[in-house]
Amino acid sequence: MATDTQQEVLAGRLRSAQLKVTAPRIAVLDVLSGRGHLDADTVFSTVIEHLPKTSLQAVYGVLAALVAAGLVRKIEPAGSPALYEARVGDNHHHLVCLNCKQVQDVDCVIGESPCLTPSDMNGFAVQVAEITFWGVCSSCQAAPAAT
Amino acid sequence: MATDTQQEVLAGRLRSAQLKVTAPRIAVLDVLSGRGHLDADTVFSTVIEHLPKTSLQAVYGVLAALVAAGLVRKIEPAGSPALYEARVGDNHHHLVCLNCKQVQDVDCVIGESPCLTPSDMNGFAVQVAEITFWGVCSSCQAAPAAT
DNA sequence: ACAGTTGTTTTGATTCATTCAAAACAACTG
DNA sequence: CAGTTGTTTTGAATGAATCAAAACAACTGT
Repeated sequence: MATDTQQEVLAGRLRSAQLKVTAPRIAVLDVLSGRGHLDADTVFSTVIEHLPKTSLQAVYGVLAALVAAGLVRKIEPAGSPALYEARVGDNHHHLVCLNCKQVQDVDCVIGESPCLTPSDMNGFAVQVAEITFWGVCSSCQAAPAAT
Repeated sequence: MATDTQQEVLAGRLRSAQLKVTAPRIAVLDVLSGRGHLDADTVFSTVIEHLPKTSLQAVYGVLAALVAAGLVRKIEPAGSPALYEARVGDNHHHLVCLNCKQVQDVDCVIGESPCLTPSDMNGFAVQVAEITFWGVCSSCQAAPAAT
């Protein structure tokens, strides 16, 4: 939960993005600023703890607005629901655990814009290179097997 | 549609993978060997042209078996249903059109195993690096806008 | 060639994440 | 403070994929 000051910071971010400042938007931004990579449902359950009247559809709407405004990034790892994160603007990549689906951030790997120049791109105007590393996280290496 | 000789080749591939040779499996392998990146539903509609009794669930089952056997690769670009391709074993990457969702293959970009070493991987045992390039394909650059 | 076993396919229903649409409502403008 | 625009609620619907049980077919050894 954010203090009033923190909420005003978040409100400011919304205003700079030309978005109306509403309680659900502050709440969603707040939740995402804290933790790492959350799906819509997790965001929803966290939001309703403090804002019980919020609907799941509102959360979807807010997330879509925040993503469109560039305040939130949406990633969709194969086999998981879409995940949202507040870290934006640095085009970092992701490490996904094949076992527990946990997601970790990784910074850009090779130089600044790695792998941004495929050898033959057939006239494609490439805009983003998205890199997902699949592996087994340290907890899952330690534990026998997961659910 | 494959000739009898081609079907025998596909059957051999199934046998080498310890999979029973069945008509739906041959048909699915055949469809995927021809075209590029197809979703389950497209595979299904193509298969039933020659094998009308095949069910969609059978196609899902066959695709899962082929993927598990390593004969087919499954990719799940954000915003599209899962796509399947017969090109396996070379860990190539994909170029996805933001507009028409068309997918093209791209060969590995930097050396043989590009981007396989994130700077800080926090104990993660990385197994695959999956790279997806997002951009606009040449047809969509030419045309005004798509559906 | 044939019966048995194992694994596949069919049939039918269900789940999950997400989206759509209309009405009620709230934030910002002047 | 009233008006306009955009947001949220409410309720329903969609698409992709999965589950489960029964019917069936492919390979094994004889």
